[in-house]
Amino acid sequence: MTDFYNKVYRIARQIPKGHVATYGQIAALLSTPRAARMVGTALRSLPDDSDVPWHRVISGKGIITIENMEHPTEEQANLLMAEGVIVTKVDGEYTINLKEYLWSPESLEALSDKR
DNA sequence: AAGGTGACTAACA
DNA sequence: ATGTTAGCCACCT
Repeated sequence: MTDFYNKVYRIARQIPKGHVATYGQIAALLSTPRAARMVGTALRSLPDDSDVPWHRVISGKGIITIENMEHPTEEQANLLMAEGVIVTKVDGEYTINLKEYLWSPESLEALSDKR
């Protein structure tokens, strides 16, 4: 478990229920704005029993862009809707209204708080 | 150690 | 506005 992964998980846990964050956003919070791909990679190797809400992390356009066949996009969409997030299926892709549900990292101070 | 890969984005054509 | 190409950074082979 690398330190980078650990940071990603810590931030992902900050996402409140009913909101979502984009990969680029999280990458920016990690001081590596271009490492959006790594964020996805980190979430990919995330164990199932983890408390990290990986389903609240989506692409920058509000589309669930998952490639892991162990966790299909429909499952993620289902989890989000269970939290009150409206997920619209458009052309086989699950889309989320970012203007409504995008999480604003206004509580960055929480990151400094190491648990 | 070097090169390839990817749950991404932004820039071009 | 859609389709492709090219950066990007850390991980994997």
